[in-house]
Amino acid sequence: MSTKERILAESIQLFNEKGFSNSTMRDIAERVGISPGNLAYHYKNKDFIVEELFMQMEEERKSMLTEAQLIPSFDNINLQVRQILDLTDKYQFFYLDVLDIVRAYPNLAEMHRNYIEGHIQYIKAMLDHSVGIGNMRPEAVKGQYQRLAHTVWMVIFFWLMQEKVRGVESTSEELYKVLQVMWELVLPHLTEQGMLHFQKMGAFS
Amino acid sequence: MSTKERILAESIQLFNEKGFSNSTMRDIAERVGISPGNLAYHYKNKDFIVEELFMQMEEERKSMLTEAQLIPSFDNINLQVRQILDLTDKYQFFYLDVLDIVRAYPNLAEMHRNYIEGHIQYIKAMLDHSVGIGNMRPEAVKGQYQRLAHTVWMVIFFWLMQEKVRGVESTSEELYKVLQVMWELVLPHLTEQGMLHFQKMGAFS
DNA sequence: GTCTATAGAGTGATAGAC
DNA sequence: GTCTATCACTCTATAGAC
Repeated sequence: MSTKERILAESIQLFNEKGFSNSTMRDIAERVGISPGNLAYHYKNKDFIVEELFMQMEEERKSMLTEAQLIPSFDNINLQVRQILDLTDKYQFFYLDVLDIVRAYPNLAEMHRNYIEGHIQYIKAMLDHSVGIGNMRPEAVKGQYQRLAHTVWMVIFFWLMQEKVRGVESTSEELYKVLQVMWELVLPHLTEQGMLHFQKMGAFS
Repeated sequence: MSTKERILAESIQLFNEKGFSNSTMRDIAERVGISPGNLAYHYKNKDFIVEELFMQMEEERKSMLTEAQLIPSFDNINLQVRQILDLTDKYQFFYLDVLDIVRAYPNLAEMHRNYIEGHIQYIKAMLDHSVGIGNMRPEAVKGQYQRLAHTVWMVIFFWLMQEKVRGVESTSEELYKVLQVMWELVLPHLTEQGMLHFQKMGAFS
């Protein structure tokens, strides 16, 4: 494992534990076991580190989504959300300190926005597809499912943060809970056929 | 207006604009137009400032809730949520930098948790009351309305943050949108009688 | 690539004059 | 109450030896 890789790996851990803004270059260097001068040789700023980590996260996300992309069955939706949740768990600080990061790095902010809008549109596309194959009712009010997609995204995106804020331990039961919350947002809009498919899935087992 | 009051008022503005952690005692002093030494005379730390601001927000919240508390008609619910949203607007930094604050001040974190759980239970009580008077259906799954209350709280609590993260301007239309999103979470669970009441209200006018 | 050493900027905190 | 002055600390960034 190269020094650069070690720096990235330890930075993730440190940021997740202490928070992004609370972590200094000194902290990182100490954690990796190298001198601050050496760290600066590899990454001049935290800017460069966080930028590279963001790219890395994006790559992982892309590779997981393309795998399962085109078959939005209920099982598949569950799988994909779990994968997203795994990502939020690995790169916690991007979700917890999102505002700090966006405020400090405008260029990262732009990319991050695309990332987010991509997520929302992806959820919207799954809802539309569910309508198309008769699992969901057509929306009753214009824009309703766009807002529903937005809400679903919010719940997933801010789940980790609300746990921290409320002082709840991040257990596997809590992971189960966000899936349940998410499904309960969608369930009221399913058709009978959709409900049958959903029940067949065995839900959150 | 006493110096102490001016410090508190300007601190709110500064924290809202620059973020809580990005604001130093020097910044506050400059903004108020006094020397750092003088500021320290009134408030030794940011700790004392933020603590006093939290109390102040709590007072405002209590006084607004007791007014409308006991008649959870749909109109009234709308009114109360608007009031809460006004509060999130005035004390933005408490909602935007919540994690920073909670991480830095454990004793504030404890109070904040009570504040949050109070909110969620309040929403839950309104849902239960709606079931009681026949406006909402009884929950289909155990714990469903507790989770619904939780989701409603999340949407309101994190609405400001998701706007900032997505780079959306906080316009009055956006305020309208969170109300609509909130109602659309509840609408699918209304009885016919509940729907009639809801429609009579004229929704988000 | 890796280290030590240090310059330079910012911050918190406090002493002491008015 | 309010100010100026200053100390002590921490952080970033960089120069230069190995």
